[in-house]
Amino acid sequence: MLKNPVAMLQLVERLGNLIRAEMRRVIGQEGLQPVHLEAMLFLNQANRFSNTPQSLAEFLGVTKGTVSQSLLLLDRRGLIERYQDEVDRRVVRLRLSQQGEEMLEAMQPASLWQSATRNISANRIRNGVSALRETLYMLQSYNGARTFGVCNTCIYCQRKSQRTHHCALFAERLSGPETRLVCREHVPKSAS
Amino acid sequence: MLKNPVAMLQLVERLGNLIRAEMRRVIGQEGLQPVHLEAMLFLNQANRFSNTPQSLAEFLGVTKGTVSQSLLLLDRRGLIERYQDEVDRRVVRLRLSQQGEEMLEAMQPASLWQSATRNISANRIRNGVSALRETLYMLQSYNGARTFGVCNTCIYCQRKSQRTHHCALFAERLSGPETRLVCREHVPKSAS
DNA sequence: ATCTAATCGTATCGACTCGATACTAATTTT
DNA sequence: AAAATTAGTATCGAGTCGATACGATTAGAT
Repeated sequence: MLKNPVAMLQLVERLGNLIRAEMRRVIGQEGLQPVHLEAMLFLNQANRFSNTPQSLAEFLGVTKGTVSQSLLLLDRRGLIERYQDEVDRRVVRLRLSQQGEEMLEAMQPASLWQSATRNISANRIRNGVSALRETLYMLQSYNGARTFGVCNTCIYCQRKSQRTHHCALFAERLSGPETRLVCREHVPKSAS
Repeated sequence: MLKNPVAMLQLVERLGNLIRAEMRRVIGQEGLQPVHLEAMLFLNQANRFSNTPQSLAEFLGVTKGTVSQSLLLLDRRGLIERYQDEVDRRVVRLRLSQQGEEMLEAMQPASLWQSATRNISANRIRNGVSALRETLYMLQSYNGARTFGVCNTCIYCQRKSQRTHHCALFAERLSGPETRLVCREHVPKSAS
């Protein structure tokens, strides 16, 4: 019985296309492309170890040269800010500008999706999420691609006390809010 | 609790990006783009009411002008064939060429996905598929977009006898294999 | 300590997507 | 018969994207 996995693939493909078309519709009015919205959504969630062009390129699955062009455009529009890293002066750090944050806030890119899923039972969705998540992790590990998971679901994230956490990989303290951001070095707890 | 739907959206987005990146990797060696593979996959499944440029444009969520360009390229490479409709001479019919079919066969674009889902329980996948399908139908109806479902899941598809079916919309006979193809006029039985 | 290798980012080129607009040809409506 | 609609194509400009080449900075090796 390998019919259902193929059905799932086709559904994800089709949904991905629709989301992309919807993105194009929403963000096209600003003269941007879907990839720009995806970049901004990433920067809105990336932690301080992951807010670089290289990291964004890996997330989007494109080359660093390509991402460099997209960042140039976002910079010209004043939607992001670029600044040099203090210790390693090769790396450029990225963040959304005030204007970029406001645009993202005003756009509500998930609103259509929220409506579409309103009448589906919570249990059905939970099951779907778990199947999708498992597939994603497997796909990524086959690929050698990064997980880009939330910090507090990572094997390196250690709780020190009520409020303080510690990253065993970077050997640095983490604040509570920081542990809810996305990290490029993330390794899921369930996987090896 | 509207956290899970957002999680599902992000998973679908990310999986969609990975599939797209994988497509680019696989088909880039032929000098093609992801959209070309998607077009070929569609043509491989579209029934005789749905194998036109207009229909493909609606499926892909792009304009007919855009799709016209992609078809030009696929034609130049000898991967598809275009021929005029007999009765309405404005419409162009599309089909994969021999060479196009062989390429699609050789490429096995779903193989990585098959591996990734191998160890997920059938039940989990079935639940995921149903949640995704429901979301897809809702999204499409909000959009006014077409469903592009398989013929035999459509309200217009009537079983006449053991082997013959009938489409109540086009008022034509359907062969058994035809009822397993994708149709642009599809209306899911469950929806209104 | 210096010399080499690896890494991070940018710039440029060519093929292609994509929406917008304008156009032709065939069909439907009036 | 004329007007409106529909299917498809052509062209233009902005942008993606991979490939390649390049400069700057850091890490590694001897």
